[in-house]
Amino acid sequence: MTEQKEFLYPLKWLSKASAGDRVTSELRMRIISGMTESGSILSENKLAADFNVSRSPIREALKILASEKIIRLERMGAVVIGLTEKEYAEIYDVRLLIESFVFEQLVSLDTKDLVMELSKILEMMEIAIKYQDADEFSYQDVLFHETIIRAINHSYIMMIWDNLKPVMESLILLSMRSRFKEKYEDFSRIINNHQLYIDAIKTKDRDLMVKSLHQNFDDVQEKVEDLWRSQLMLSKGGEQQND
Amino acid sequence: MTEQKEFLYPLKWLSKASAGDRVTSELRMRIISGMTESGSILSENKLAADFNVSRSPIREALKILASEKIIRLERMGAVVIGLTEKEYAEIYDVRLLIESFVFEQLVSLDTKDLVMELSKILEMMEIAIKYQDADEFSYQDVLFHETIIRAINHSYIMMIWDNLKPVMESLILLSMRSRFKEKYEDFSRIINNHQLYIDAIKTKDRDLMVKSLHQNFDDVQEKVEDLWRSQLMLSKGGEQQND
DNA sequence: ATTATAATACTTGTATACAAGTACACTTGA
DNA sequence: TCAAGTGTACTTGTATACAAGTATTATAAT
Repeated sequence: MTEQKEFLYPLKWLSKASAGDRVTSELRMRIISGMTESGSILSENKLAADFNVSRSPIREALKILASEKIIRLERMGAVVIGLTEKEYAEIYDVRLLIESFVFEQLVSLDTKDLVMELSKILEMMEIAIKYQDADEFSYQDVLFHETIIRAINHSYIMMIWDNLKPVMESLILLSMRSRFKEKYEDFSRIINNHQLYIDAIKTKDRDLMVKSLHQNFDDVQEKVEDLWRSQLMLSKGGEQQND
Repeated sequence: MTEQKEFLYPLKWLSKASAGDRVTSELRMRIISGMTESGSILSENKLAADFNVSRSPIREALKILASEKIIRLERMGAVVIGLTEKEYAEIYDVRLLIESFVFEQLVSLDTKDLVMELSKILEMMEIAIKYQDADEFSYQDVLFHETIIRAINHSYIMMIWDNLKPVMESLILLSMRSRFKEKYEDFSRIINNHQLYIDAIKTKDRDLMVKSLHQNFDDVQEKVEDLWRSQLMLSKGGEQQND
């Protein structure tokens, strides 16, 4: 009986969240990090016991995760799908698809306010780097992209983002946490890429946008394996592991 | 107290469905048809009473409809959004976005089996026309597009389709039902457009694909207003209305 | 040993109960 | 007349109970 006391998802982001939301976020992190292995079968009752809640919030969580395609609901139990290389490539596709679409729309809009907002977020990201706050950095990073997408006020593009965002958020969180430990020097490049993105929006330069978009995505998805292992090292702070 | 005895969603499609699914489908139809007006507020308890089920399936339905952006969950009650011209245009955008993407992928795949499958579906559609079965025609029409999308085996494009499909299905159902009554001659053109689409896939002709795609969408979205009114006329079979 | 049948331990979907929170109307006091 | 508080009737989220269905295992018969 391994008692689960540690949580991967930032607890402070869940202050006003329901039990259902908490379970959803935490379960998603465990699946995406690889802590909960692909192929394993989740039982509503077991999860309810693990998380010390009733089946209601668990059912809610499973429905959401199924719509995000990281689990698959079957007659008996939910099968964990997780993210393989194929899914990473697919997420890349969809991000490129929607952000390109958004950019095309932005070209015919006044982007002054947006650029201002993005600059603010970028400065927040720099502060987060300065204080080595990976979670805050991730939050601002996700917010950066969401702000761009939200700018075109398109509810069905937003629908796509709503489904993609939680997975992106988890990926970025895990990726950034390990980088703060291992590849701190990455961040100046990440900041620079985001600045390029802002410039592309400001000057409405399509080529620059596509270039910075690709670089942005690569920054998150370049190192996608062993996220759970690196997460483990992170939380144990280099302790020896006895098993 | 208007007792609700009539259902817009085809009951035979719900034979093995749960109460939650039934409520979801029927509520969606009522919203999209305009029978349940935009701006009105849905109460879980009222809906539970209306549909003679408990709150559990109602909650499930509201969550799904919110993810489809046709209602908005607030602190108290769910606000009906429905589909205005803006949303129609947005759905058009997203369909174009994903189906274009799918076509690009298909170009580098063997589409022989797919073309065969689509031809079969097209023949089914012709039979449905012959016997004036609007619901069966709609079913095959949705299946036609889903089959194309499914062919590239892309789980995150599928995720988008999963969210869009129910709304499309409702729109097509309502649109086709009124056409079978009013504009029967439309169907030869619709069949022709679908045949063009198949040809585009067979010959991998991008221009032809975009052309037939646009025509296909226009066929559904050209006449989008007063769906509920025409639905009413359909069900009353031309009776006089006293109220 | 193999197959058929029955018991079991699960599963899902639904109903219902309840706690905590929120909007709104209705007093009550000035 | 208006402001402040109070009560009522909602709301949501969660827990729990139960019916019906399904896989698995054990038991019995051949």
